[in-house]
Amino acid sequence: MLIISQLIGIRIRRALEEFVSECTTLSESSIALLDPQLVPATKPEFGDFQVNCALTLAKPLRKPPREIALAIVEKIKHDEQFLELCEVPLIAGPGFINITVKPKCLISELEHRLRDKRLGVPPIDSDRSDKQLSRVVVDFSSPNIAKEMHVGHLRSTIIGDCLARVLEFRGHTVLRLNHVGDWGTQFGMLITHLKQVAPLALKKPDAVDLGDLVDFYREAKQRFDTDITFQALSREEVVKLQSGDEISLKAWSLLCEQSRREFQNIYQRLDIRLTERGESFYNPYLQSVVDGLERSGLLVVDDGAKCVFLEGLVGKDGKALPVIVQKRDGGFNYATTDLAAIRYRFTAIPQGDGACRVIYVTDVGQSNHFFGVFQVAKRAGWIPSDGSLEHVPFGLVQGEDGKKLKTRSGDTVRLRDLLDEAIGRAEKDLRRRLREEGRQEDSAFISNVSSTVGLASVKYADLSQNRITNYQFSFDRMLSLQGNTAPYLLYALVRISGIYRKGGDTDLALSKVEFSEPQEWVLLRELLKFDDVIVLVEKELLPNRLCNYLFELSQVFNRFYDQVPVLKAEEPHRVSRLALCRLTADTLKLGMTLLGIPTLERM
RNA sequence: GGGGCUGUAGCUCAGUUGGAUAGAGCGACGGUUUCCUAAACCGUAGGUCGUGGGUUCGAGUCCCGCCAGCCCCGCCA
Repeated sequence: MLIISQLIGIRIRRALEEFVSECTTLSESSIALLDPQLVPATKPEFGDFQVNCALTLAKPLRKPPREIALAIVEKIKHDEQFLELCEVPLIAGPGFINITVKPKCLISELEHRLRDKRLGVPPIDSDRSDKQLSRVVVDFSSPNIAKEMHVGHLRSTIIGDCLARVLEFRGHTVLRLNHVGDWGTQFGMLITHLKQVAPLALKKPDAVDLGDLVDFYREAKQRFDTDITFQALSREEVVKLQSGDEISLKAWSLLCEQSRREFQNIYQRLDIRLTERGESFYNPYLQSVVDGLERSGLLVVDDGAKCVFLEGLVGKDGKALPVIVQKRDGGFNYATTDLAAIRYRFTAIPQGDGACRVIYVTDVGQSNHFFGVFQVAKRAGWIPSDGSLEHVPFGLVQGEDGKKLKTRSGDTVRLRDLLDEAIGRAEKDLRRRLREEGRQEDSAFISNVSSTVGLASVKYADLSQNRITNYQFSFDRMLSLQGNTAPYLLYALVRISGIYRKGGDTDLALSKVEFSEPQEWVLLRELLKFDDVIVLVEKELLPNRLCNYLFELSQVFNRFYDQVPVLKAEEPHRVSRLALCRLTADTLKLGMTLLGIPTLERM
């Protein structure tokens, strides 16, 4: 009810302005008094909206809050435009003004949404001030080349995709960037090690498989940490690579190609689209980052390393903490790359991405890093005045023991294994149900439902939690058929599909819409909240708000379904209820699509 | 030592610029099916919102102290 609430807000504000100007002369300070504080009602019995300003105004106006509320209501109840939309407001408690939207307004909203593919969510183009924000970079997933994707990439991938979908739906041009780790010290290590133990892997595509590569990586890392000679060789190798040595580059590109195919496999299963643009992309821009910082006078050479000292962050010794942009050995590091990336992304097309909002979806452990890098970028003047740079952090994935999720043998969990297990468990559940209910389904049905339910459960479990807190991973909970889970939501949709299969009309004679049951009104009001929720998610970048809404909606629908017959109802109730069913289905489907979750007709 | 995040029911978690009696789900206990998929619905029990102060008409929410857990802290990303 975005539009309705905006209109109500305007009318209330008008009444408020009139009232305040009668009490006092409008000064600078009293402008601040003019916010009606219109918010959705906290409880259904309070109506649709509530106005809280009477309580805040009591002190500055030196009047009791109820008196203020009464005066506002007196004015608003003669406002014809307001009365078109709402009943005469009621005053409750210490001075709340409760507002109820008229039934005919709600019904006309319903009719409008049934014809509107966007279900009432405005595209940004309709609001000119948003236009400049239309290019958005979402940096997410970002696995490392020569490693397999593991559970650590799960949240970034799923949350990032969801945020990108919401932003795209709102009409932004979104660049979904996969900032893969395809550069830096780790390649020096790996290539040096491979040269010694498996030189073929660097010359011939797929000479070793990715699993072996991961083992080699682990070995290389261990040698790097313990063997000084190896460390030196690795550093040399990085320098060779960064200076464009042909043999090193060839080896590097073979490794990248091999990992890339593996990543793509996972992204396809999850239905996630990403543009790969690894760290190496910014290689040509690294030197100019250092030069730029030098010119702006921010650069300090400390112990041989070129760095920028941060404001507001102090280390152990009481000295400011540095961001190192060029190491003692002349090499660049991740801070340099991130700075180059920020600069490139904000630079106008065609020299850069022309973005106005850049979003990083990474774990909360990188907060310090981004704090530093963002500050340096700001002080260097690389962020346009209307540009927004946001770190969207998320917590750790933990096992049910509350510790970082590991396999039984203590290894990190591979993403493909995790997805396979979710699907496997979903299939077991489904087969048990089919047996218990004596249903017969072919193998295509079983495999489609299992894989949809399994993947949906993994995604939904992650998205439905406030991303900032650590997330306790549990197959049992996410696949559970009850509660705030993907199967529960999918089931609500399946019930609606059932109604249509059993003879629900799809072309609705909307002129006859009429409601008689409280459950119908509750459902309609819930449906009309959708546009608010999407706009909120876009602003706050919290997908769990959308999940909570879809869960609420499913609960409300299930109550309705349970207590109110649809197909057997007399007209005009039948067509009215079918209209509610269709809008519920449309809303759930669109909501799930924005979460990156496909839906089912039957399950 | 410094910084970040977290602390809400037995468990997992919600809680929109501070608003009315703090909410779900799971688990527990009890009930509902000649009817559109019961993978559902209804009910009961369960709370000093870590803790102590402060701000104010009003604090789970804002400020300060303390306690506990996790993470980060110069050349890895």
